[in-house]
Amino acid sequence: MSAPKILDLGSLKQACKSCSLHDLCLPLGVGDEELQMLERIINRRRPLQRKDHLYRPGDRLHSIYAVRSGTVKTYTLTDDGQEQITGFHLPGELLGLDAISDGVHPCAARALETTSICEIPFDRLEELSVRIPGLQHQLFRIMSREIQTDEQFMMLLGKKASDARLAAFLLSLSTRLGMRGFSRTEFNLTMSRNDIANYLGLAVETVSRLFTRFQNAGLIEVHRKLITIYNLDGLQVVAGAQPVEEPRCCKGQCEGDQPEGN
Amino acid sequence: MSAPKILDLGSLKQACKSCSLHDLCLPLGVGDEELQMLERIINRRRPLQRKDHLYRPGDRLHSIYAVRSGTVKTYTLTDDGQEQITGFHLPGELLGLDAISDGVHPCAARALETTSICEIPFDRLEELSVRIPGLQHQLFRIMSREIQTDEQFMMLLGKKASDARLAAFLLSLSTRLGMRGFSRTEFNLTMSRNDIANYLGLAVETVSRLFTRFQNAGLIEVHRKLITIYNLDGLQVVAGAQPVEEPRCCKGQCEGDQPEGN
DNA sequence: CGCCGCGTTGATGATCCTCAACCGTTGTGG
DNA sequence: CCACAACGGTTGAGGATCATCAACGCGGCG
Repeated sequence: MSAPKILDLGSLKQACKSCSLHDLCLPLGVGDEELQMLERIINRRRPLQRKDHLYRPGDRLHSIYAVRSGTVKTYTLTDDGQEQITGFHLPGELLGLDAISDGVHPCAARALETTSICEIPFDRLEELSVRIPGLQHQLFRIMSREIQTDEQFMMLLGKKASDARLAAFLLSLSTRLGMRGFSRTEFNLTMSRNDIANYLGLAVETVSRLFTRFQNAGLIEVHRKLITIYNLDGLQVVAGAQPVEEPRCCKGQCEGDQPEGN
Repeated sequence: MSAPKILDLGSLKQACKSCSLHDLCLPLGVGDEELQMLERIINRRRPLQRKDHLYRPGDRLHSIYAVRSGTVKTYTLTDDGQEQITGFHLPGELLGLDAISDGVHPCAARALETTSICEIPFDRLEELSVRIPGLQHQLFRIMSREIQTDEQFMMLLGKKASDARLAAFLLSLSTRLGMRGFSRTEFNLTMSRNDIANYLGLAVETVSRLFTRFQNAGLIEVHRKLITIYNLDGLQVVAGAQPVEEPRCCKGQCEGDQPEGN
């Protein structure tokens, strides 16, 4: 790679403590001096540009990664070469945990926008977590959390209708962004409609229609990539609903029955 | 519980080494004397009867569990009280890893048949894995594996049609049973059709129809709970197929167009 | 300026869910 | 021992949701 000296080393050594993902990344539950040990094994990488790969399926696991800023999507390729997105990763979230079992990345990871990343060599992380029980515990917790959210997502795909999926997706973004200080009600969709549809197991057209339906129902407003949420509770209702149950917010309301039309 | 002395303590102390799940459970990658340390913290529980709960959502995490024999299903309750099955756990597989992050079980676990279980107190397991790096590594691997299979399952629910889901489900059972010495081609479905449908995000009727379709196509034979797989490769093809693509094995073949009828 | 990618909208159709009836098995009580 | 009910599973008919195909609008970029 032999990157030109784009980053000055001073900023590279900036402490994890001051990192915006301070409370979501690993350090939680780790003491001060231990935090320093952790910092010493963490490398800052040159920022990824949009569409750059962080790793590809089949790459050997060297490190796990934490998103500092930007967005990364992870995806697998199906038997016939189609892409299936397995997750979008926002600042403060870890990537690559699924590679530990085989020592090889089963997914690809790709930046959706300019993205900066912390790299944590896994072998050194393992050594360290033997010496710092709090760190080990934290790693268990993080992996457990991922299993848990995956299970929730299985429920989404298995039981919920299209509108509930999209609503839940927006709420998930809202919550995760809100947790680290961004606005919960106004943010950019860094991924394409195609990516959203792929992730939620829907067709692009369906996602598009749902956005307009949500907008007509007054739940949100969409301007290209910019989402403004007007009614978080309303979205919750849509997200919670089971398929074909009680009438959903935007079933009777915006199915096209409104006299005032478009 | 003060269980009556149904089990003699001798058999309780039977070593993990001789356990049928020897290579799938924790011990892999752990030395002999370390295996003994592990055995000392593991408790054998009285067998669960069908429909007994191992834990319920909201229960505090005391232990994680390994299935020794039998089957356990884990499920969550949706907002409106419906059950969503998150997994079926066969001998040699671990349960409860999703509870580590919050210290509380987000799922319920329930026996589908008479089932014997090993109980591993989690706090002691954590202590031990600080002292036995190989154990820590193994735990990371097991959790990583679960994340990985969850991701695969997301793809199943998001991208695959009903027949591919069921085929993949049967293949998963076949592989997992085969890995520990059971027949890959003939086994009992310990779960009800309802459970299968729930798990795969389908209606019971659909599952039922698919079984007969698979059977008419000569892929399998079904007699109530007993499944016999005649054509593993054929199932692979069905499982790999994307929805609405090239004609699937049992689309033209058994859609009812066969002159010879049933 | 024109092309291209992305997103939106409309029409059509297939998959799969729902509702309903039926059948075989299991278990219970007379 | 049989009758009956309860349950799980199967099969059929109809319909809703959502995918597909197609066309169009819009913004960005060469």
